[in-house]
Amino acid sequence: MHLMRIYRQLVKQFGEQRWWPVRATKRAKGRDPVFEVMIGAILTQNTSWKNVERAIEHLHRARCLDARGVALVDDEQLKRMIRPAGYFNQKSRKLKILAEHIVTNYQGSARAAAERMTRAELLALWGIGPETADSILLYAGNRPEFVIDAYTRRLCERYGVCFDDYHDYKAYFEQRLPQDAALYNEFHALIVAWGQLRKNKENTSARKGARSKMQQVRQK
DNA sequence: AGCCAGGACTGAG
DNA sequence: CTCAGTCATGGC
Repeated sequence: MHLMRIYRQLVKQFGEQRWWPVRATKRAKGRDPVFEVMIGAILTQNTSWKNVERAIEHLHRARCLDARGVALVDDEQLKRMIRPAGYFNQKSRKLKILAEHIVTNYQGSARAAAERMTRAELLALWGIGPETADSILLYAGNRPEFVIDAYTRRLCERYGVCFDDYHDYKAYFEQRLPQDAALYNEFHALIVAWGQLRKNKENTSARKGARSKMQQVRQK
C-alpha cells in the first residue's frame, strides 16, 4: 500500500478538494472562520455535509458563529438552528461544551484554541471522539493529525489492510507519510470523495447482489 | 419503504 | 472491556 502513489492517483482522479482551508475570511462579530470549522467537525458526526451547511447557515444568520455566540445563545434556539444536522439534543450540548471551553481557556479565540489545544484536551471534552478531535486539529489548527473515518477504513480494506482500533489506522498513515498538515488535509478529503463516488456506483449499478468479498488480511 | 450520512456516548453483560 | 442500542434529520 504505497500511500503517496494512491494519493497522486486520487489527485489525478478528483482534483483538489480544498476542504476547510480556513481562508482569510474576515472575522467579524459573530463570525469566526476557525470556530466554524470546529463546529462543522461536530455537526457532521454521522451526518451528511449538506445538512450541516444548513445548520451553519442558521447560525450565521443569527450571528452565532463564534465561541461567545454559541456559549451565550439560548439552548432551545441553538437546537432549532442546528436541527437539520440531526441529533440536535446531543449536538447542541456538544457545541456548548466546546464553546464554553474556548471562552474560558482561550478568551473566546477559536484560532488560539486550535493552535494550542492538545489532542488529549479535546478528547476530554464530552462529545469529541478521536475522529472529531483530529478533524479539529487538522482542519482548524493546521496541525499534522491524520483523520481516519469510515471511508479510510474501506480504502484500507480494499488493499487488504485492516485493524481494530482507530489509532492503529492513524499510526499506519502517519508512519508512512511525511508529517505535513496540508498533505493530510487533502488526502483525507480525497478519500471521502473516493468513498462517496464508490457508494453511488454501488447503488446505481449491480443491484447489490453477488458482491465479491475479499478476504481481509488482518495485520499486526 | 428502508438505509445511511465526513461518530460518540451509554448501559448491560 | 466489549458491543449493541441510541440519537434525528434529509437524501436517495
